[in-house]
Amino acid sequence: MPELPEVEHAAASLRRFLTGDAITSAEGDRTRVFRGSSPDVFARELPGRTLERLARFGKYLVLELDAGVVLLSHLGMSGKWVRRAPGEPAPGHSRARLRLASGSVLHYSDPRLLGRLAVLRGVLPRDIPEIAALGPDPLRDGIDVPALTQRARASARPVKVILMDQAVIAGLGNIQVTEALFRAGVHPSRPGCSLSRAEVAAIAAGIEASIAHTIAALGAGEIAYLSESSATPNPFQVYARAGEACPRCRVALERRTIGGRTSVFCPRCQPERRRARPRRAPQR
DNA sequence: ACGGATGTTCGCGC
DNA sequence: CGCGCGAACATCCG
Repeated sequence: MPELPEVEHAAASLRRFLTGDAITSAEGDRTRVFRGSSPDVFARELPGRTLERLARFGKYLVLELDAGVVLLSHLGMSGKWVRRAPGEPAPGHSRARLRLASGSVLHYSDPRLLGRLAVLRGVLPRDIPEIAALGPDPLRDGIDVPALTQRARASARPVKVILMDQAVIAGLGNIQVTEALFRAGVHPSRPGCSLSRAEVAAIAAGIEASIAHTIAALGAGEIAYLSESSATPNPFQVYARAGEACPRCRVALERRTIGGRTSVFCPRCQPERRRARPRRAPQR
């Protein structure tokens, strides 16, 4: 459960679960999920605390509790927060648990252990180094197109890689970038420095549209689209659809590894080379 | 059975 | 210093 839309969804759920329900006890298993603080600190600092504020920064969740205690949570690729009613069995791969006054239990479940939990003390979210390193968040801050244009055009890296860089824009991952570039009609391999202002504007619009679409899909019922059983169809236009027909022009979607991640694109709607400007017939 | 998967970080080489 | 690449993390799913 990783990119901005899913983390936003998780933030809303956690906020609902924890508002007005104090933590009575906490336990964390000894796994690599705890980085920056130990399971012991988790178990010692959280009991008795209540949630004051919960904010999402890119893919990070920052839970500000009373008494100056802050819980930093990153879901990695497979992490999720799950609430269990009193007596219900734990989900698989529960790595940490918060027992609440109501009797329900919040589990942090993470099969692959790629997520992270850390307990911090007396810091403002913006002063946490991991948060301070993030670029603007498209949902809260919007996208500053002139700033993105300047940044993109100063780099020769593939636009896919630029957009996945959390210091450029916070919260985008492989899915959102793949979808946004398809919507914008821009090939993921295009060097940032080759992009026109209009293309960057189209990419910004594509990002916003893709995020909105994904949030709507999540709200409309499903958090599960990949691997969580085929019960829920893939809600994306091109992600994980290599070989299928482009939803716009019906040509076969292609796949390529860019920046170490699988990209899917339409070779016709997202041309790799900008179409040469028509030239006058050569003089003779 | 093999290959790939929503993320991040680290080491190595150029 | 910047950048690219591959590996690593641990498990699940088709």
